[in-house]
Amino acid sequence: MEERNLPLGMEVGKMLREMFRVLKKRTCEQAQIKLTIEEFGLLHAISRKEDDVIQKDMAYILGKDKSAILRLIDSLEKKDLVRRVVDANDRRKNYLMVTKNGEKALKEYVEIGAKLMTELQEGLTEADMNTFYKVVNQIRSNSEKI
Amino acid sequence: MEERNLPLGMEVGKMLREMFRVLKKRTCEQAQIKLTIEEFGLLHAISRKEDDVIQKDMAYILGKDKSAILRLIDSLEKKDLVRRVVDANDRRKNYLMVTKNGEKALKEYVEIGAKLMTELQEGLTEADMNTFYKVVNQIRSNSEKI
DNA sequence: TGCAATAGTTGATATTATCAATTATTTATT
DNA sequence: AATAAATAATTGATAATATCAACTATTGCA
Repeated sequence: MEERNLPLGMEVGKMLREMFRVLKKRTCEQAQIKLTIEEFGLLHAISRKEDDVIQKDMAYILGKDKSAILRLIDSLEKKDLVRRVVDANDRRKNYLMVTKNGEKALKEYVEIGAKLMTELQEGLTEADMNTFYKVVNQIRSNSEKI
Repeated sequence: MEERNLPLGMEVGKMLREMFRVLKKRTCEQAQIKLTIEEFGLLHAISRKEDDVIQKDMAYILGKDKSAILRLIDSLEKKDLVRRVVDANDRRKNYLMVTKNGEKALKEYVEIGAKLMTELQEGLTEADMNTFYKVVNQIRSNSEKI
């Protein structure tokens, strides 16, 4: 299996493309609001955070450049799915709030996504998935140390 | 672990970004020829195929649009790393050949990549990696059926 | 001979990423 | 109090990739 080295990125890339292709297809058909995969990911991440969220933190959490996050937030704000709220005590900080529309859109996407993932994981056990995430986290973690 | 659904794409996406970030850094420092991740992936895939390779096949193998593959081939050809050779018996088909320069560039990138992957997989067993690939292939395969 | 299928190409558009530089604000230091 | 350093966000410019439909050239088949 040594020949598997490095093409790991290609194999994983292909898996993601196929998976996202189906997700896009379904969300296009079934969801009312159009979101790109990256917008959906950010909206989801914002929504999941219990404590206050600022842009810089989202950039770190998603492993993206802060200017890339800024543009995604711009896009979500334009669609009225999030709102930037300036911290009363520190005007450098914008808190990110998911609007009612945002919650609605997210609900649709999360439902479609959950259903799809159930289908895509057919034939895989919970132990398999646990090992999968372990590998993903290990590789990511090791990367961040370099 | 149910809350892990769907953000799989985000987790995996982040892993890939971190991994590729390091790979780019190192190839920038150490390799003589500049290749993007996608160019490297395509060059590698062309090189690995034992039988004759045409563009359409590469598109399928990498799960990319044929026009995207075409532009990547254009780019590699411009860098003199591959050559298109028209089939003598069927002028619709271009065979893709890796040039001497291409082999050279590939050798550098594969070495850097292999070394990196060894580091990134530290703490993971072969069984872990086997399960990881099993999951990747299963999800991709299930996606392709939809 | 004409049509269908195949392989590749093109133009247009959309999306995302990256980088450095900049602005505004707060905190720390002198 | 004034200045410097640090922090959060923004901006402009550029590069890369993806997607889609329509198109061209060629081959195979009825």
